[in-house]
Amino acid sequence: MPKSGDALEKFYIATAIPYVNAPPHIGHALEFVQADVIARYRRLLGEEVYLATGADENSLKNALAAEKLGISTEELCLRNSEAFKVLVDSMGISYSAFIRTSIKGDHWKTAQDLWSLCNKNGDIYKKKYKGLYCVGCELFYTENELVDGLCPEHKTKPELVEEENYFFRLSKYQNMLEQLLTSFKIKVTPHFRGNEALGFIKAGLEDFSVSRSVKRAHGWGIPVPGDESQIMYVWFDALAYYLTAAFFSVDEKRFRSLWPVDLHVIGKGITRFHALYWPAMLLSAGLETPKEILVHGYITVEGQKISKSLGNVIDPAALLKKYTSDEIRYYLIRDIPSFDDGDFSEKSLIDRVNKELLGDLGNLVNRVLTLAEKSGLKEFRGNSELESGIDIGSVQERFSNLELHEALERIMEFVRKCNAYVNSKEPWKLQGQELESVLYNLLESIRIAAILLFPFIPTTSLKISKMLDFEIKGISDCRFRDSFTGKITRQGYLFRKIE
RNA sequence: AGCGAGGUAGGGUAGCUCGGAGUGCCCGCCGGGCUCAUAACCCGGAGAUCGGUGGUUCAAAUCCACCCCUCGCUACCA
Repeated sequence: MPKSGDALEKFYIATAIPYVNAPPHIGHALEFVQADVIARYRRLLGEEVYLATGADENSLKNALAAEKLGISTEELCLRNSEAFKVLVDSMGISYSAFIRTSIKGDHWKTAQDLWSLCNKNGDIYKKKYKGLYCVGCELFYTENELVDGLCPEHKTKPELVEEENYFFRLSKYQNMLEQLLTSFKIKVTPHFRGNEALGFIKAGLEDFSVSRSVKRAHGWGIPVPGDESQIMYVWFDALAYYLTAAFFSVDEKRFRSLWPVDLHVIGKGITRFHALYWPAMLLSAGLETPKEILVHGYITVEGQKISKSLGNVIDPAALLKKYTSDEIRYYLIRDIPSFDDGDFSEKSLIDRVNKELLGDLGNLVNRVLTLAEKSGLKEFRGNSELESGIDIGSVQERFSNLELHEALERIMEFVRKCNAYVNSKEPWKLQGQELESVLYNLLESIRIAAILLFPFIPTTSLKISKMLDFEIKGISDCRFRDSFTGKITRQGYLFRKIE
């Protein structure tokens, strides 16, 4: 809730950073959009929002892929990360920082500083690690990952390999983590994801490996401070990115103004890392734990899981050639539940755009503009009978519960009510004060709808604000003013019908 | 197997905490209306044994018990 008068409240929100060994797919776009919608909403509340994202590049897979292609790993990462950066930019994501973890500099120093803090606290120690290692994958497998005792990729028998690595004392934080989660000091949304994490804790936490040999890592990754023979485990360094983006090692004052993370936006596959490993690492380093973690589901395509072998990977870059970023943003939030898996289909994307963006919103704006222009009026006053058509409090509640699809649904319900209002009032038959009052209601309603829709479809909202000559500043403007006086200028259609 | 979530019209959902006529929303389907609007918009209708069985109750989608089905999580996977 906005607190007028007080200093600006900060809101630090961050997406997970995607592995860049594959190009972006629609699931990445979903996460970016969700984070951006929340970020833009918090700005409307008057908060100082900091949105971090980036690319996770220190994976062994990158080193292996680069070797295959005969290029340097740096070159490969640059190339692949660029695709993510382009996606983030073209989806209109209002990020404050884009961190690439393979770039030697702030991030390396931050990851190493975090390591040193944990180490100083006695939570990092050396241990012999024995595991089933597949030479082909260059990965350790657990018993139950194997298929008939063989590597699922190569169908070969993995070797029993022993290696000395550093371990993080996760077990030490078992009780503290349980306490943080049950007391909602770390709130996991939706709730059942938090229960999963708690269930995991109850089964007993074991320390986890946080390094591997330079050889096994192919020399790729961030060196362990004080031990040149070891490279940090990718997760340790990837999680440290949240500190890097907040200037942890370079600007203490700024860091203190940003920390802790108010909201992590992540996929369901990495809940454990964010709800358990990461808070434990922060506790060890003496840093504040995140306040909330939003866990979204995965996107299926025509009911099928996304996978390369099925060839059903949806390339958001290709979508962006056919549809505007607002159209894709709208579809992703509208059709994919915030907390669960959702199905992608281009047909329903087209349906949503044609039916709702064009048919409901675009049509409303267009018909009201025409009526307002024809009226010749410059100022509009009247009763405020349409104002009750939307319950701002209810929309805000949905936002703060992170039920983005529900928030959007409420707003679009209002848009439909406005269309019904036009039909029932038949303003084309009215004149004088009656006509003015109807137009006043519609213009004010469109203005409010545009503000509320701004987090979802910012480009469209800005277009509307230009046509009706108002500014999008904050949620507090979402109530009827005494009169509507904006200069109305038509600037074409908001949406084109997709055939 | 253990823990968790869920099964509501052809599809997708809300309602369930704190029982009160199967109530709501979106898509699809059928019929009508309007002409301000991008064949857009509005209204009405058909369509559900609210997973099953049993129980509590004057009354159950909602509470209790049992069963069936689906899906997540269970150590390094957006």
